[in-house]
Amino acid sequence: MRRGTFVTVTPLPRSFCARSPERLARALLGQLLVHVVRGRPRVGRIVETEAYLGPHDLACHSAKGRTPRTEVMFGPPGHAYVYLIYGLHHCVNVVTGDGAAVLVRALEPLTPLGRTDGPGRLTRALGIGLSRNAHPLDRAPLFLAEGVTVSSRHVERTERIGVDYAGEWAKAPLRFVDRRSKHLSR
DNA sequence: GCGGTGATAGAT
DNA sequence: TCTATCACCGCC
Repeated sequence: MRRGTFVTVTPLPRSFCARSPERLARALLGQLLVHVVRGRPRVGRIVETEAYLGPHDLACHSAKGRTPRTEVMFGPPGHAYVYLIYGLHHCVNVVTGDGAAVLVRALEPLTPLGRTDGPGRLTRALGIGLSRNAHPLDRAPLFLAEGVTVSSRHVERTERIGVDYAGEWAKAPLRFVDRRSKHLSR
């Protein structure tokens, strides 16, 4: 929002995340992800997400059981689930509860960032690491903020990326993209 | 296409 | 302790 000469960001309340993972994945398109590093906000507009539905969804980490790693997904909505994948890249998710979460897969940079088209690239660009796991996403240094809702005519649903091991669940249309964006993964 | 990299979970 | 697995990326 523009107010005078300042551009302000309004953190979204955690209650924004208290809905089904599918609905949250859709609702997060157009919202902002902000990470404050050394007093400087790094901001991107969310353009690609994936819903992971819970223990019954074989592509979801919580399908392997409730463990120290997946514990945060069983906690209250609106917290970050961050993990290291392939020993190299971090991925950031928004918890909805009951073992479910939404993976943020791509951003459109609103401050100078490197490439943000891909879950590993965006965490690198924003500086998000394991230390942010379980962080509540309604306050600094890592939070969601109000952006502009994406019209349904610009939203496309596809299969999730990189979950071929999940059998029939690999085919579920749980990836959401803003198809106007030039910052989508792949 | 293929290799790098390390936390995790479950087996031994 | 060991080993298989992995929501990926960058270079060939």
